[in-house]
Amino acid sequence: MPTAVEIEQLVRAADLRVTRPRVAVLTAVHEHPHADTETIIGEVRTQVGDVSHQAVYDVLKVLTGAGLVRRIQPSGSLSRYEARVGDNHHHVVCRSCGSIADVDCAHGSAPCLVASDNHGYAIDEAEVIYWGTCPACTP
Amino acid sequence: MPTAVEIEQLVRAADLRVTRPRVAVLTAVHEHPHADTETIIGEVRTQVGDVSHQAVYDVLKVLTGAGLVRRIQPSGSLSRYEARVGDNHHHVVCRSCGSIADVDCAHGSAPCLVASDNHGYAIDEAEVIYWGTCPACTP
DNA sequence: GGACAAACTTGAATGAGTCAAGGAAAGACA
DNA sequence: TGTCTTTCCTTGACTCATTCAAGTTTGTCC
Repeated sequence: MPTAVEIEQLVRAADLRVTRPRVAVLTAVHEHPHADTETIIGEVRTQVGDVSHQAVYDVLKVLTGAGLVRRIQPSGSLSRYEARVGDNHHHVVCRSCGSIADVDCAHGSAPCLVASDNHGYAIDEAEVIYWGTCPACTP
Repeated sequence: MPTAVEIEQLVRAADLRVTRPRVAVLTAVHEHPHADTETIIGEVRTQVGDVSHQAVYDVLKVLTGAGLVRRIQPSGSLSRYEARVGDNHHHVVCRSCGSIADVDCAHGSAPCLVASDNHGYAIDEAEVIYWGTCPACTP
């Protein structure tokens, strides 16, 4: 878990101005992987007081664009964010409660991009979502 | 492409009542793979006249539950539906225009379900979305 | 054909996410 | 440190895909 100073450096390294909402949002995403927007807003407000939801949406969009956070959105679920970026990992989602866990790529980094027939598409990312039932929801 | 009679048999075989909206929706999904809800509503109305959007939403939900259609929802996209079910295929999505194409599983059916560490989840499906740029959007 | 349960229509509501305009703060430079 | 410029945040209203609820119609079985 990065320290407050490290979070600040991450933001600065991405050529973004360092503001309290940005630091708070990035910290919240680090501390609550796979949290939805509402959870992040609540966490940010706990840390720095009143922050408009608009600001959080905007910050999340900026951080996503800068590659500091990653947005994931399984079908039927709200947008969720995680700070683990740059590696090649996927997710397993519980059909029952919606909980999400990280899964390292089963095939290493390269084969994941191999499609049998790409139809002329230039593929740059393979996103894998495993659907199943989490231990807590298994009878 | 199934005939009208075959569509009707599909619905009946799923223990569902055969109604005009259901036949029309299932036909539309067969004829327009990866269409969004609005497109399907338009197509259904072309075929059978006025049908409430509510009915289409309901029918799509029922057909999805019965396994006759599959709902796909790439991040940042509206819900889309396809009638190709039961096989193990994935999708490639254009980041630019949102177009979708089918991709057969590169690893056959079984390996797709293998995660390196399933965290105790009972995995029953692996959904893969390849992100890239379609030929029409490539400069 | 009649009865019952399942489907459909109508109309309104929900709520995540977005748009727009003005005020506030961060960073740069002297 | 003080000022300036640019970027960011706040406020408030709005969009629109999807869902909810109540009442009516239709399909299926006997």
